[in-house]
Amino acid sequence: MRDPRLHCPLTLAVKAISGKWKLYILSMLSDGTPKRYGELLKSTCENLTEKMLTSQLRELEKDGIIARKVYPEVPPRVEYMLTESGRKLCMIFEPLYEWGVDYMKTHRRDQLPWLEMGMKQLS
Amino acid sequence: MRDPRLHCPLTLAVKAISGKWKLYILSMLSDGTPKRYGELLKSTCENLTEKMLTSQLRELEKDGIIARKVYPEVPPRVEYMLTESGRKLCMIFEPLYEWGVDYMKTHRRDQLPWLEMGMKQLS
DNA sequence: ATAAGTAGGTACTTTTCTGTTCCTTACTTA
DNA sequence: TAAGTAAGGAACAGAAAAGTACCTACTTAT
Repeated sequence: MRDPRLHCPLTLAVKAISGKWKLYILSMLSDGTPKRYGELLKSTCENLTEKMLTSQLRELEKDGIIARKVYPEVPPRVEYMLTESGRKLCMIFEPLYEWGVDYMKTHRRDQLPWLEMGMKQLS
Repeated sequence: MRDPRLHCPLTLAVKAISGKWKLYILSMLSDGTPKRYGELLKSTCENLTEKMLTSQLRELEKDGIIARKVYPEVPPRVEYMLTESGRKLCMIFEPLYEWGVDYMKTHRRDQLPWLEMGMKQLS
């Protein structure tokens, strides 16, 4: 309520991408082509549940990072895509990703970067 | 355990700075001069408790973002400073901060950026 | 003798975040 | 007639993060 960090742009940026599935979602959308709900749900090998996908999408939408487009069809069709803010945010993933690669090299904990496919299309 | 995101450099980077007081700590240390425990504890207007400061410092240290230097004196003196990885990570705060400023302007929710003092010294 | 400063630790509770399971609507196809 | 599909919603359970309150050791100052 009286937390000044709510007014901090840096905190805002970090909070916008903090959420277990947000980086996954953003990496999926970062190639520019809109994605459907079911598409996002199925294209991960992990157990992303419907509830979690929905809640993460809602938060990203509320924060103005992604946009939701509903086609008045049956069966329903909904597409998600990055907003202008979202695109700008994804740009910063590149240096963060590079930091992570460097970090993993120097701390050599394990290999095999993931999310690489989506992220590579940022450059 | 079998979560591939543990191998994702981007996820690693975001997790490293996710923690309620980590950005505050890093912003304090980002000017390059080591800071003492009590100094970190007292220089925020908010209620950062001893327990939280300790746990956040421990995590940052475990992750190799900050280093801890104990002086064998009485009364005890402990200094915290950024590691090489930490300094590199803090560089990326600049574009993130800029994104936040831009975001706040376009979404005009409120003003008054915070943490500005520490962050400005990054550039 | 007592209190204060320094850098914490421990136990417990509360809050927030994630995950599980089942339900809905409206149309289409077998 | 029944099942399938797309995109969810709601209720509840469990895990993780954060907060509260109190405790430690050591030494110097009062």
